[in-house]
Amino acid sequence: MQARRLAKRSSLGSRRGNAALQPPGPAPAREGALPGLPPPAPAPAPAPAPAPARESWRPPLPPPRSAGTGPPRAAGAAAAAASSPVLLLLGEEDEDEEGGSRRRRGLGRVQAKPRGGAEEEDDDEEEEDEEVVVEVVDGDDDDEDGEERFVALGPGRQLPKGPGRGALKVGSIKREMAFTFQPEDLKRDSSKKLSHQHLFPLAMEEDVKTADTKKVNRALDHEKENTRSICLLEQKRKVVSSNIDVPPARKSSEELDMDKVTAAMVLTSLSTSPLVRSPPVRQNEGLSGSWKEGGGVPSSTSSSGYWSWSAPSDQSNPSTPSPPLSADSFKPFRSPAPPDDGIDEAEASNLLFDEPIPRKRKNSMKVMFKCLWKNCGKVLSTAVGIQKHIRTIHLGRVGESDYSDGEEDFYYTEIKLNTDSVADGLSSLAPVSPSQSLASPPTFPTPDSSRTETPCAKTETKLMTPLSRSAPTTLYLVHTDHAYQATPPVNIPGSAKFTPNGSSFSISWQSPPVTFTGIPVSPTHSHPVGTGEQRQHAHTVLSSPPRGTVSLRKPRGEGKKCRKVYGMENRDMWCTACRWKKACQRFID
DNA sequence: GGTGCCGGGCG
DNA sequence: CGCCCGGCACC
Repeated sequence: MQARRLAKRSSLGSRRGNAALQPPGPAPAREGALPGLPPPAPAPAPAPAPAPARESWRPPLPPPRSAGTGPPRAAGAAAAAASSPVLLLLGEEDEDEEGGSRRRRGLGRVQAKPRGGAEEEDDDEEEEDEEVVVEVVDGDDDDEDGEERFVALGPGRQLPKGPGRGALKVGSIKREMAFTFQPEDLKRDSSKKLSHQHLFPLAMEEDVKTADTKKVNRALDHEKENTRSICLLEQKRKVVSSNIDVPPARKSSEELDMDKVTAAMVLTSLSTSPLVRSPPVRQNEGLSGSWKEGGGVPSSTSSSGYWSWSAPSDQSNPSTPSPPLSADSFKPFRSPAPPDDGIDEAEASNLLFDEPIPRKRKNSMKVMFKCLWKNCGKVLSTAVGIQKHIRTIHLGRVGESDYSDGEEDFYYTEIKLNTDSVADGLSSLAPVSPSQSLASPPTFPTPDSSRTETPCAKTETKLMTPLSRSAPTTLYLVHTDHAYQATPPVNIPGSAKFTPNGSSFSISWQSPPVTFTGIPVSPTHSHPVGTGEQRQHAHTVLSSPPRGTVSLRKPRGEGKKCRKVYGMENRDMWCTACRWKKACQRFID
């Protein structure tokens, strides 16, 4: 008991001190940070939120970095984060907790031991993920370069970063990225193994993984998938046709998938060299027939993501991939402009080729995952990352990197940011991206509804300086009066449970709303979920009166409760409310 | 008896 | 305000 309590306290404890503003986070490290001393030892435990980054929060606003001389490490990180808007969001989180500590670890690891190839552990993946983000955003090259140059620094990776990045501007960076990026990767990868995969950075890997996990889900929800993919396609099309700039590094799972595909294609093209382009076109043409027929489609759609890898082979071998999955996915895409399609597609592919990998798509949306844990506002770019974060830091599951029962899903939500807008936001908070502004009215009528959620998140992100980020999600999501714990309404407990890697879920339906205001949303139902809660709410209200004027007592949830789910042994894993014998906040009924 | 949660107490 | 628990209502 006591031990537990103590532990708990220690983990939560910082609260007391910081409670007031408390951005977030896994307290322990923070506490250490506050006094100016990093915690003596990160401790074997899960806890460690890398203090350094955290510090960045303390100062209300780190000056937008002066490229100048290298700031002290921590400051460096902070500065870096602050420097570019995008960075702020991404970098922050990345660097903040996981990014910071983990990354370092990761690096160390890398150096120390040769890495396994494509098959990496979650850990690695995450690291990579995060790295990816950073890289993409700010032109990690500097980073890495710095790393390499300053080998001695090791953990201090940040150092070089700060200044270097600062100098760069987002726009330019991205472009540069294209160039620098590759070599870098190669460098890095060379140590491990050289492969295309690595050419398409981490994102790919990650994606693949996620994809894998998703696969399972997908199998179950083809239909959803299809619709989704359609949306995607449309989106994609939009982008392509309008010649808009690159989408953000992190997108919805769907988009990611797209990227995957693209990446695959790119790979092929790369390996094949210059002629590359022709094949895809042909393929399209040749396949078009089959598509029209509605038969198997070598789609680069989200669903295809898994077998996307087979795509290359397809190109060389006309044989069509047969997966029944997203057969129609492409249809919508093509139907609008049949004749142009071939070209269109080809172009698209070309565009995609360049964009996705080298410089992640910068344009529009970036999908972030926000930790909803009470005081933790952490935002990560990857579902995996966030999950891991939650798992390790909040749920206290260490080492079981792979083991996820889906619980993490409850603790994070997905938010979409418009990279550009974010950037704008920093420089001048005012302007919001045109399309988005419509979608996101300042009023949050229904805090919980999934649909609203995304826009809200977005708006918030935009409006609020990254510094305030801790709040946003929590603001409306947690919303519950006492909010013993931040409980993301996002996921349906039930469904989430079933999803090994729940990430994909929330994403899928959230994203659509953002992008297309008009479209109802992807098939993956937001309804049961988002509305569900509200309805229930109403429900309860309605039902309660008849029930009895007696007590306002909650109807007593039927759903699983932490106790049931985790059992007494794992009381630590209970939601706080449960621990306190309050109404369970995790499995709301 | 087990469980979910309210009300209230302690620091 | 965070944390905890007595105790009640429900199952």
